[in-house]
Amino acid sequence: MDLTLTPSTEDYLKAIYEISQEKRVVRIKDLADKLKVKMSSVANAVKQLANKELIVHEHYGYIELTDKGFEVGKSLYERHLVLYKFLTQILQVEPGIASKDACSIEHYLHKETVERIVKLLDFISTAPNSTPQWMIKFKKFLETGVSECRYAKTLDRLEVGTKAKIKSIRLESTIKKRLMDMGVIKGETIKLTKKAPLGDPIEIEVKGYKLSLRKKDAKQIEIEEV
Amino acid sequence: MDLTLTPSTEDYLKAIYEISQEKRVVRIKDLADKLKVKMSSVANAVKQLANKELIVHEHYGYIELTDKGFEVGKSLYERHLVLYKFLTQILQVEPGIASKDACSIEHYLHKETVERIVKLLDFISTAPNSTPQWMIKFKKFLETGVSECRYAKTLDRLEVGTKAKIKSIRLESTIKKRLMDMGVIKGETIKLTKKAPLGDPIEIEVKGYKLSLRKKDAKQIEIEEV
DNA sequence: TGCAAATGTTAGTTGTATCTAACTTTATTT
DNA sequence: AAATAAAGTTAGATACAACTAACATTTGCA
Repeated sequence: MDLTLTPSTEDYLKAIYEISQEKRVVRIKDLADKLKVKMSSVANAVKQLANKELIVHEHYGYIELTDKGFEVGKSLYERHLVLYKFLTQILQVEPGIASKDACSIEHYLHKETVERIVKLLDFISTAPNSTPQWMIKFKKFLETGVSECRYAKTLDRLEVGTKAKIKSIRLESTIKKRLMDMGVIKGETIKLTKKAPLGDPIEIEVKGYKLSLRKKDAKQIEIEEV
Repeated sequence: MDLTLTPSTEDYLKAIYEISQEKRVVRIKDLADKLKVKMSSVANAVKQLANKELIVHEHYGYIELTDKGFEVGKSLYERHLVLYKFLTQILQVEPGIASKDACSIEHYLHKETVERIVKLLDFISTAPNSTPQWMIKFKKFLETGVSECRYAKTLDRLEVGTKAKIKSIRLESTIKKRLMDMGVIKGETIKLTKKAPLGDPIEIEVKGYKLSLRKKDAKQIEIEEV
């Protein structure tokens, strides 16, 4: 019996588990409302889950979890909770967004990754003082610390004699090909060797070669100082 | 012009950006290899991106990013990097898994969530001592701290006179309905008031009512001490 | 230069998950 | 008890993103 579930069927099973914990019975309509889909879509999914023997569903009747279904549904629900807690408690994401994000990503994360998150949550809750110092600092940092969206520095603004690493190149293909043949590639380290009076052209050194560039082209090369 | 991209087309655009930074030209074959799909699938996606004017592609020719395409592609790539760094540097996930997980979840996270992650990374890199104390502790915790997968405690093992919160219920529907009508629902607080000699039956109090339960049924009710 | 290999295109198929619309069964109301 | 409303089912349509297979073009080598 193949118990593999698609993201969509996982959603249905998780929802069945949740409703079964809140209401006396689970109906197609409840699922349609909860998942914001039409009843016919639910009917389809329910058939699949029944084929996998995770639920039992009789015509025009209620939906019930089998033992296996209960177990799987519960673990799906718990995985969701872990992600939700992580997003809200650690990353300080708003509940509404956290809930949506948890829903979308829960299907895709490896078991190992979720394990790490569980451990991080554990680590924080078992810290000597309930909220660890760093988290308090992080919260403050969130309020004040503008995550500097620094200007991307471009090659034309590099100073003569200094080195930098290439971060990205945005040039018309003929020029780009020529440069790439000389070794001007993402990650490569280059040195600005000379600048003409008005900064045009400039001369750079890469892999021992020296080559000359127009300022307008140099402007299209993003760098990162080293 | 609708610039909305599906997860799949986002992948293609990101890959085009990446290849354009590594190779002199971008071809259908390169994309097929990188994304592990057939060339015909790439052809399809390329047509869509061209329709949105994010790339230019001439018959049997190379693929080139437009200005807009470069910008979007680059930001997709950077988002991926942020997630990858987060997974490896903070959660200590293995590179291989981190890379796959980043690929899968990057399409689904809200801008705000990614922003938080950027800030957390920033916060850590700007900490006075390069690796903050708590991260060192967390790494140790990962090695030793067994994230106790404690036995789920069930109602039958609660002590007389103590209270607990209901965490989950797994019972045949007729009994479950009866209990739920009395207020035995997930999240509700209950008190164990009496236990017969061999622990069967037990009596609990919920919302003022007292009710009696078989041990075998109580065993199916998971609780959480309060 | 010419032919084979590599690369690219197109048309049509499959699988998944949604939908609409018509219909059936069950529940509720008068 | 009949009429109406609510819930559930089924068949067929649509959209997406992959696929296969047959065909077209370009490249590279003998």
